[in-house]
Amino acid sequence: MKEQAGGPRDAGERREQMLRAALDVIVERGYADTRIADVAERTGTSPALVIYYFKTRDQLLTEAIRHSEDSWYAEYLRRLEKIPTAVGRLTELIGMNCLPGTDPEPHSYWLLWLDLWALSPRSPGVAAVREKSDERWRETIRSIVLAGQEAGEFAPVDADDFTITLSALLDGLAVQIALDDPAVPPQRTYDLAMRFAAGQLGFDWEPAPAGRRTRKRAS
Amino acid sequence: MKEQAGGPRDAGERREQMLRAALDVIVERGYADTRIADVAERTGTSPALVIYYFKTRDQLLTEAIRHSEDSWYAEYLRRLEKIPTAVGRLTELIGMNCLPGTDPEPHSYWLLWLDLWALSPRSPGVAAVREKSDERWRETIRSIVLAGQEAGEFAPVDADDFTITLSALLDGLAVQIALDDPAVPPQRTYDLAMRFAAGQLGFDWEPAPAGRRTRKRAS
Amino acid sequence: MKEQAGGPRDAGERREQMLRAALDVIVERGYADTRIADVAERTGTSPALVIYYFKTRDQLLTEAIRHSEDSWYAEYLRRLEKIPTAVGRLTELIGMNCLPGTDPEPHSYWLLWLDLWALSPRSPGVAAVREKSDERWRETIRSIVLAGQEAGEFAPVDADDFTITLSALLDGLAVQIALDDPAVPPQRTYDLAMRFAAGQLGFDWEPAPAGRRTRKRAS
Amino acid sequence: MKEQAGGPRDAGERREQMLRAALDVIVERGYADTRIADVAERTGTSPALVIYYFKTRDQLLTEAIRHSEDSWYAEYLRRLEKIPTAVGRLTELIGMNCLPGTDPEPHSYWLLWLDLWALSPRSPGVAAVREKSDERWRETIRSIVLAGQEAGEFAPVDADDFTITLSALLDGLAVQIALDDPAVPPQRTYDLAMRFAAGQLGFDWEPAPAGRRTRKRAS
DNA sequence: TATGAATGAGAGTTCATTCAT
DNA sequence: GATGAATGAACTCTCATTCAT
Repeated sequence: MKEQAGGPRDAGERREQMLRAALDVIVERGYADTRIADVAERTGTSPALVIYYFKTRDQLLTEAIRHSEDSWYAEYLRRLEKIPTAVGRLTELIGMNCLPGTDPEPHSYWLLWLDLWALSPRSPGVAAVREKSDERWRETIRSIVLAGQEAGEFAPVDADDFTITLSALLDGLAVQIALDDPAVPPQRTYDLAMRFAAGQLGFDWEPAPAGRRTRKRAS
Repeated sequence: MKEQAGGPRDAGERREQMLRAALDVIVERGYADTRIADVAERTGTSPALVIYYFKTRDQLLTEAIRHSEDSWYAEYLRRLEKIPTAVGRLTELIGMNCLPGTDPEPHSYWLLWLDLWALSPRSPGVAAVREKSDERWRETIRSIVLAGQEAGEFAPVDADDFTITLSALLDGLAVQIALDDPAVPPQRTYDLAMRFAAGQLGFDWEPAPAGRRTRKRAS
Repeated sequence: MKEQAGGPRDAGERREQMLRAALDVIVERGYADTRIADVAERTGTSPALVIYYFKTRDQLLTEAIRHSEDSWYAEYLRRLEKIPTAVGRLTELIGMNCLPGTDPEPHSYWLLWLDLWALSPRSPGVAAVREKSDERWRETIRSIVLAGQEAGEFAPVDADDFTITLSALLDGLAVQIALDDPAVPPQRTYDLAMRFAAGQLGFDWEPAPAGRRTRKRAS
Repeated sequence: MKEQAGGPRDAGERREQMLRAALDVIVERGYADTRIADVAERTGTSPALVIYYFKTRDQLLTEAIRHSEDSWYAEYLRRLEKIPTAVGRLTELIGMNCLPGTDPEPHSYWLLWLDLWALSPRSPGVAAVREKSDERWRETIRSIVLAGQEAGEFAPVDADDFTITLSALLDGLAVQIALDDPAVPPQRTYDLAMRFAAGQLGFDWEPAPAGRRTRKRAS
């Protein structure tokens, strides 16, 4: 009847709450410097309880990363499915990766990925998440390309080559986004990725004039 | 008078030796798991001596990274300056980034970069190294492009756009190289980067037929 | 009305079940490493319930030990009372201590005693169990001796001295049994104890020829 | 020049000091309840230093036990070698095991052994110490017996049987000594062991009259 | 009776760093 | 310059026990 101040008494909620807290801390302090005590503090509980739910620090953090990836990808699909044209879907995809306006923001999202990459070589669990996610991404791009080609929106380039190239390009631009490189602001990454895609696939695209650039426009 | 077997008596040498050792450990175990004791062990000395030379762990590791970057870039320039054409230089640059045959190997080199990226947001020292190095890279590419355009080897595309796009693409492909992604082997990253460059700058390039691909051939 | 599959509904049974489980764990992992969670797991319940029944870990374990001692001694008496001669009873007593074929096996039983001894100096509860049990034992032996002397089966040695010596000897041999000392296998402990008893009390006894040694034979 | 208050600066001494401290704590609180912090406190240092010398708690404790056994056995030999007759040596051996007057006292010594026995089944390190020590003991007894038989001091009983029986008897009596069993005080254990030995080996021995019993007499 | 959730109080280790020599 | 000894400050994880339901 009454909701106690202490937080959720429900196991599922508690887990979620902890996963989210863990993710926030990872983004803020980096994986290596994320302590169980941080997560406990943010959820208003004790380190022992965190361990009670996740057994080890590694499991907690790996699961947090997996959880984040999965929910982001779900959000991703939700947006794409409303868009009828392949050009629109590809534009949205690039926009989500580069421009502010998604939750979590690309900046935070990619910050997490920097950790993911750095962790992968030594953590099989993390590596698995990355591999799966990477594959999922590429498949998403490839299917947009194939659909666009079928619909006559795109030129008949090699879909695999394009896919790998575009996703590598987005990864590379993501580094600049995550690190706030002043030489390559988000809008620029968006424009360059779009120019590349438009050039390769042969669809029309013009950068929005400065001062008018918003996310809405992009889609 | 007598040269002891144990190692360098010269302070500069000692530092170098430690920096190299630190770098090896970082590549093997990752920055976060690199301990002063590891470096001491590899140099056959004591942790106390390592601290004596570098004052703190962070300074040691940051300096190691800086040192690595600098010497790699120097090796880089050494190779480029022998090559007369812009096409040749760009090809060499891409080759060094993607294909085996350099010391250190791109695989190791990029593994270090993954750590660098992940560290940058929270370590000003590391961030500075990265920023400087990134800028240096872009300047290198841009100057090749401008020289090539002047010499008529390259089409008159926007040099800045091309530079940022190519370096992002190389960064993105580097992730696959560092993580040994089976879907994107080194040769493939090289081919895709070359195809992109050739396409944009309008020079001729054909992927070497399978079985004949070597680093020498590439240049 | 309906008997659930999960376990006993009766409080007494639950306690018994837990005591037995606790005992098994003590024998397997040793007293110090026996956790409430182990006992809970083996009884298919929760640690909280175990505490509910026994209040503290110490009480549970002490009671388990006492329970084991009591039921073993009961089994002991049950066997002895069927045996008419003092020689027979003493032989059975030594056999039960040394040779396989009782439940629990001497090996396990003595393993528990090693813990009991080690615990006694610091745990009054355990010490009490041990003291009582020790006394009970000696009384048992002494009464066999006295009966045997009265019946003319045994020589008129000092019953107290013999009792203490034999029970010490059995304890010492028990260490070898519990620890599986290859130099002193169970049959050997039995033979030595029997030889000692026969020698002191002056009754006839010959070790069974090798290959024919069984528990039944022994008595 | 000046000896600091903090304790030994010498590595070997520190180790010894810690081993002795560890042993004291084991005897006082039992192996299971001996914490690194206890040893650190008694040596006036920090837990970290204890780990610095012994790597793990288990290594510290196992080594402490081994160290104790070895030095006790050495003291043992030192005493025996001065005694010309086999009877004298056997008497001394039994005396050392049963009667006060040795350092450490039998009471403490056997307390340690209770832990050793209880630990053996689950700790290979401890088991090894016990096995070696047990063997050493038996060998000692056996050689006394053989020498005594050769010299005509002892009856020609089976040396192996006697050895195993006597050492088991001493172990069993040791339990009473360690646990301060009021029914079996040290002098009684001594008398019973001596009576057994004298009876089996056929040498003269009479218990000292009460009130005159001292260790000196015994030898 | 039964339990899942929660926690406090450690325990053992690790490790960068200091310091006397 | 070089090092072994020493430590403080964390950090992860364990576990008996409590409590609300």
